[in-house]
Amino acid sequence: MTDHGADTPAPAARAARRGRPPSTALNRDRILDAARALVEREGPDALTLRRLGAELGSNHTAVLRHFSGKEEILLGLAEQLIEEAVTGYEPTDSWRETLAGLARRVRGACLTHPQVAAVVAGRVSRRDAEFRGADLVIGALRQAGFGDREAARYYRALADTALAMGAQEAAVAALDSAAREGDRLAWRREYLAVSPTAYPHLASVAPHLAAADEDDQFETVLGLLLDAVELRAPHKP
Amino acid sequence: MTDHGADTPAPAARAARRGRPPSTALNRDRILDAARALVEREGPDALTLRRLGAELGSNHTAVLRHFSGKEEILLGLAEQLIEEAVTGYEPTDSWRETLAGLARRVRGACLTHPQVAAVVAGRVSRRDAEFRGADLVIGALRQAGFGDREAARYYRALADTALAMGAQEAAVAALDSAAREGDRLAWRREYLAVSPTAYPHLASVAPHLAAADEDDQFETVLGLLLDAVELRAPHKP
DNA sequence: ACCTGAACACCGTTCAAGT
DNA sequence: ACCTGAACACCGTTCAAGT
Repeated sequence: MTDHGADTPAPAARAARRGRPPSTALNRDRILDAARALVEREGPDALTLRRLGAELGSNHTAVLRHFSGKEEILLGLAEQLIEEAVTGYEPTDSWRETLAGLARRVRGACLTHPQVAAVVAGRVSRRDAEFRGADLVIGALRQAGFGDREAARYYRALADTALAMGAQEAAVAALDSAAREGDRLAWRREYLAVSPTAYPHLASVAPHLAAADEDDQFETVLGLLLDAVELRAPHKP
Repeated sequence: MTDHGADTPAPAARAARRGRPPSTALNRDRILDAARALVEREGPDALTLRRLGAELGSNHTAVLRHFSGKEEILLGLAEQLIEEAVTGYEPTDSWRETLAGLARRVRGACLTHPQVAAVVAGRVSRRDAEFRGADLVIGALRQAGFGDREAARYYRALADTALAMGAQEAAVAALDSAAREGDRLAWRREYLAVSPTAYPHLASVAPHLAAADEDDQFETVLGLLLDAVELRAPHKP
């Protein structure tokens, strides 16, 4: 990202020296910001190289000078998302609170930028912010008294689950609200109409399923996982 | 799916009466079988209407007489997958065993048809097999002594987690083995090379992360969730 | 050194026309 | 009743040519 070698200044640096802002100079950050704006404004399907080029006022192939392809742009967006969840987060005295807080921040970032989360689902960036998040979680698990093997095991269990759930929830949140409401209505209708003779158990709890609330749903899974981890932890939370 | 009304026989029925197999007659099942074969043979990206048409020996738009669009075909594939996991599964005396067995079958179906699972990730079919699976899980939770509200809550926690994990694992398994191996190597290399001063906790457990095994990973999450459910259950498993 | 424009090989969906 | 073929409005990526 940084250019070294003082004898070959980047064009942006040259432009700045001439006093003109490099408004037309493309770079990875400008491209990622434009991609994020595009996805948030018009939804996941709007992220095409052609529309991204238009957003940037450039030819649609110019972007490929800075990213090897569309996949690499998506990885950049994934890293931005984790960055937002992790930046400035400080562990607390209670390892359980540290883990719960981080999980809620990951989910929060997914829900704040559902379009981005939906488009990025399942991609691991293997970059800075991801490492910081991993270090926080593993630190909390060691605080709970787990050895390295168990800390690694439970880190993956917690991280994979949180990301998988965040991505899934974001996919729903990314639908426009009319489509989401239509989907929810169809789901309720079909589950409430299920045959009580064919599916007796399902039919009798269906009203509770229909009343389900997503925050409650997330807290339930998080609570279950942390209860089980606590049950196995050498130290109190 | 079945045609009633004896005075308006379907073309397939007419062809059969004439003694010729309806080899050219399209219907939903033939289309879904072809779609599944195509995805398993050539991967998720190969599922396009044009290639599906070629697979069926028809025009690529003929499929749209039977499905309203590509999305509806994906829903059909999702239902087939759950069908395979659920068909013939019988609950046991131990509710915990019932839940664990079903979760393992869902995962097994995803891993047997990773290409299909990858393409279908996150879609709920709201059809027969899904209802049967829900009924089994909720039945087991009632056997554990939970009331309707808790049974509904924990059903969603378990089902969402199992499906999200199955989908994620399938997405990895769907890569061709060269790409998968390359990805795993890159992942190991970058996690093992992480700076011990910047990420002390991560660096010291990294060897265990690199040694992680996916079966173990799945069983860890399943075990955590079931331990926590058992902790809250009125009846012994 | 960086960007453009044309070209290539594809997509999903619509719709008038055929049989 | 069902299928075809052409057309429409798009894709991502490559590459020679420009500045």
